[in-house]
Amino acid sequence: MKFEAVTIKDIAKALALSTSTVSRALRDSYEISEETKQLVLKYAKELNYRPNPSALGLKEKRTRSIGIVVSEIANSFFSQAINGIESVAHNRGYNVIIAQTLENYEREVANMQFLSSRSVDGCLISVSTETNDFFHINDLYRKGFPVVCFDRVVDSLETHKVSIDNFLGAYDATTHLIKSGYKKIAILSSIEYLSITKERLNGFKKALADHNISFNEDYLKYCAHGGLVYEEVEKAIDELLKLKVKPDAIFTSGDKLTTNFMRYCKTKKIAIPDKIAVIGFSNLDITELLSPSLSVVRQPAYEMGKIATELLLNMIESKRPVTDFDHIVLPPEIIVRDSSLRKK
Amino acid sequence: MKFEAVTIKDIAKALALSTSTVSRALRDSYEISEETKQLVLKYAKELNYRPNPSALGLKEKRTRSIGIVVSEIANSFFSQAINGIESVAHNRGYNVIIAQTLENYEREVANMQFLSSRSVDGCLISVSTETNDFFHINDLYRKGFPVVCFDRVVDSLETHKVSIDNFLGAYDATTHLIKSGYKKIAILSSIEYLSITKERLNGFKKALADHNISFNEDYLKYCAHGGLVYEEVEKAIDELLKLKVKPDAIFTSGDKLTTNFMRYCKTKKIAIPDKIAVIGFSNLDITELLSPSLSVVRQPAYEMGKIATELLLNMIESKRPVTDFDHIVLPPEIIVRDSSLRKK
DNA sequence: CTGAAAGCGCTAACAG
DNA sequence: CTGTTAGCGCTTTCAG
Repeated sequence: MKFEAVTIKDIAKALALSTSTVSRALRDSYEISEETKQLVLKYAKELNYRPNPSALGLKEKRTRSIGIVVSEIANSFFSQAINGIESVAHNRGYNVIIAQTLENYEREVANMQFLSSRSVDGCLISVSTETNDFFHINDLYRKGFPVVCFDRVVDSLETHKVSIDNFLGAYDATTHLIKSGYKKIAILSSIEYLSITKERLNGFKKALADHNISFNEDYLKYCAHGGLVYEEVEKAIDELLKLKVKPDAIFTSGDKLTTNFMRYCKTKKIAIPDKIAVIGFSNLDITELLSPSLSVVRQPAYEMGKIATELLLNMIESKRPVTDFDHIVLPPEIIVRDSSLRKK
Repeated sequence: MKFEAVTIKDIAKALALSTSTVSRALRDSYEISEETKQLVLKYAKELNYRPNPSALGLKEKRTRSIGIVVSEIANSFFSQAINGIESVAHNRGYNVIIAQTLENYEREVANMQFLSSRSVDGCLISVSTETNDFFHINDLYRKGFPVVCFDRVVDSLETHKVSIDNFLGAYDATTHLIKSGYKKIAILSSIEYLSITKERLNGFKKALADHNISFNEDYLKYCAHGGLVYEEVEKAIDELLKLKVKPDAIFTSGDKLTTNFMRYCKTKKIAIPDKIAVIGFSNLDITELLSPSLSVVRQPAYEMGKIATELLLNMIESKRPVTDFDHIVLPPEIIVRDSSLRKK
């Protein structure tokens, strides 16, 4: 099928003007008479003229679009963040292209390659769990391709970053469990080398230490795919519950880890919080409707998306190379519900 | 910031060839010697050359990207559908641009305008609840812009459509409630003129009729924003529960209607299914974890996305105008859980 | 105030 | 087998 849209040429021909005059009239240039301007503007509006983005992109060496690389949009945290990103981007005249990695390293590299090769003017990224080599990002970035990290931040990258205080979120969540009377607290983590995994683990450990509870290595479980795959969560919890001294509470340090933990308990009929209490990271907006209602650490996802986009667009539109980088750290929110009730 | 990517010209200069030779070598043209081809290919790979999409788009009058217009990606049905769409699109070398309407008519029109003005080669759309004038779609479509409808299908549009059997889904869900012993069954609907609203309402009515239950107009409530706004659901249920003869069960005919109904009952401490039983449309993958576990009508979202994309790409790539249109209707899946348990 | 012409990166006649 | 050239739609000097 072919779809012929209106071009400047069409307008020029119809109005017996040159294309350059039309172009100038459309961008309200001072060199064009008011009369001609009105004529062109009116006609363009009638035909519903829109400049061809490909032509503009070719000419201006920019596409006025930005890319987002996330693990999966079906994750509530990311879909909320994307809403924030879109709101800012559209306000500033940018289009948004979303790419998913599904936690797969090769897909992430391919997506970045594709996006950077002039499809977009810059990129927001939350790296996949599989990613522990950041060459594909660093390399592009060094060559001048603007990148802003959010959520899962890459330490080795010198650019703007937006994240939450993962240490604090984990610290507060763990402290809450301790204050509710739990002492044998396990932690279910995403993959080991991810920055947020480490930060959350450190917050967890610090909370234990501050309350004179020693950290038990057996109570720490990693999931390579960040809980995206149910089986990895199942295996981890199975192991925890086979221990001689079983944990009486757990802190799940990621969205999918949390929901899959809930699924596990439902399937195996494990009572929460009687058998095991839980608080975990989650941005689902129906956690209060779960059985039992779920205590969560919630991230300001929409806000993060907005801020990250502001930073990215500023970088893209900056005349000179940016050398001063922000690392914005937002506070998480702890919402206590039934799943981490005071121990009887 | 500027990001200079490799062009054909760079390769040509470095290898002392003409740009056309390089171009041909890259596309493996038969007119180029094996030797030159290898040389070019090797060098291009080294520099990680990628053709400039803007230039290609300008030249070929196609962008190799497609648009998706949905109400919101944070809706599990849509994020699953988008996954299906992306899987097919990427396989066939297309990029995907997502636009959200947030159930707003103006945003839908603006999005379609933007996408059609040469940003994308075609578009998948599930119309917003506010949309009851389809001129913006019909007009573009008549001008040769390929559009495929999915989920919320536009009857007046002569093109490919992919939906589920909404009548059947509602019929089966309602029948299930009846067979569980409920007789005073209400229905919570999205906005009135939406095709899926009508189909689901018809299925609902037919199920009642087939079991000799008369349809009670008081038991039918519409929500203008499809349940996106909690307050509209709250108002509707408030009214239902103020009736002299209160319903003992309800069929919620949309994703957000279902979850917001659950939220209502949780907030007002209304026991499900004792006080009121419920089955509703939902594609959330944690409905089994809700309290009580939720009976749902589930749509094959991923599948729908895939099929719709196949149809769209076929249309885009078709040499001659497409005149024969498919309306693919997929079966919904009914999953019975505790929220619609047999009445005691 | 307006027009002609060049060029962004790429492909495809058309020439050699 | 390879190079030259024109043109996709647009902006922007440079000339009038």
